[in-house]
Amino acid sequence: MNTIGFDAHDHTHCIADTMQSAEALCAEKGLRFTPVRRRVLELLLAEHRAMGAYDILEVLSAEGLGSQPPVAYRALEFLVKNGLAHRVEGLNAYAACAHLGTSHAPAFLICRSCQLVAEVNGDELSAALETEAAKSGFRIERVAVELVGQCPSCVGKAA
Amino acid sequence: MNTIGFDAHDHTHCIADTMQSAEALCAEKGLRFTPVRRRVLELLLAEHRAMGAYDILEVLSAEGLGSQPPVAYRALEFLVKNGLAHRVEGLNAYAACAHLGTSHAPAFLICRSCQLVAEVNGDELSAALETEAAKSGFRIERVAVELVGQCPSCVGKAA
DNA sequence: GATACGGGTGTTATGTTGTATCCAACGCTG
DNA sequence: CAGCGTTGGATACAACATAACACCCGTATC
Repeated sequence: MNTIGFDAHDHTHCIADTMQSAEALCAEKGLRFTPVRRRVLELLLAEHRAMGAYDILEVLSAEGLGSQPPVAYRALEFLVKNGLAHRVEGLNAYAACAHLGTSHAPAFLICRSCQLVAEVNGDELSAALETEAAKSGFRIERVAVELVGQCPSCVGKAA
Repeated sequence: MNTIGFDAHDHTHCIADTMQSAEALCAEKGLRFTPVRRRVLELLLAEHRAMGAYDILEVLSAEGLGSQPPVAYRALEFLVKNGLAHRVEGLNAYAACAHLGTSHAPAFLICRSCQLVAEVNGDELSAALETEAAKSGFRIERVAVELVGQCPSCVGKAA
């Protein structure tokens, strides 16, 4: 497991780079990276945390990009389906993908204090699970690993 | 990982035994195993699948045990808090615990065809995650591992 | 250029899941 | 039996999600 996400980093680049990758990825797959979809991904990238559909909708609405729930949900569905974002089950919320393009089984470290969400590589983990599950005849299609706790910075601050 | 839950078994005993263990466990801890709580656990045990709070409420209501959401949620909260049941995040639903009494980090195999939920032991897995997370300074408090796919029986039936 | 098709979006309405709050009933303990 | 803590009942509401249908716009086709 390869933990990134809790370190300081150049966030402006982080957003710009990912947006560019997303752009390329959509072009390559013939997907339509429309304004709403683009904006939603930007929003998710801007925070390194999970946002609820209605948080996103609020921003979209303020920017005149749509005011009803389906607008947000459709954009999120598109992003998730195409690997640009993930749904965090435990929060009923969504986070931008941190490993664009690479096929991956993400695992999430979720800070309950600051809501920061770090995506770590869960490939090995998933492979192990896959092997085990296969023994019982279960066919895995989707893996969700979500760890709730406190991030390094919040461990320091609070008791 | 120790996979149980997809095998045929004597379901009547399975329910009775677990109820008895639950009874003992509550007595030991000085918890009040009230009619509503008892009935909800029975319901969860009767199915080896996850039930939504409102599914449960429907039954409770029909049986005169309460008709409003808080009734179901309070009982579920009690069961979850005391390790008698688990919440399945990916389904917004609840399942009876299959390893009563043992401290454990459960992992769930969820069949998307028949909604069967098998609880497997995820202790090793969680220990590994714990170790890894500790390296990055993240302090894990709760682990959710949920695998969606098809159970052996449904793999056979459907394409 | 007219026409049909398909994906994306706007909008209304509704469904599902989960909480806050306040008060009544119960059971224990002093 | 008075006081207190836990449980349960009821109302109201908040948060999350989808169904269904109309419309627009670009592309393909004739």
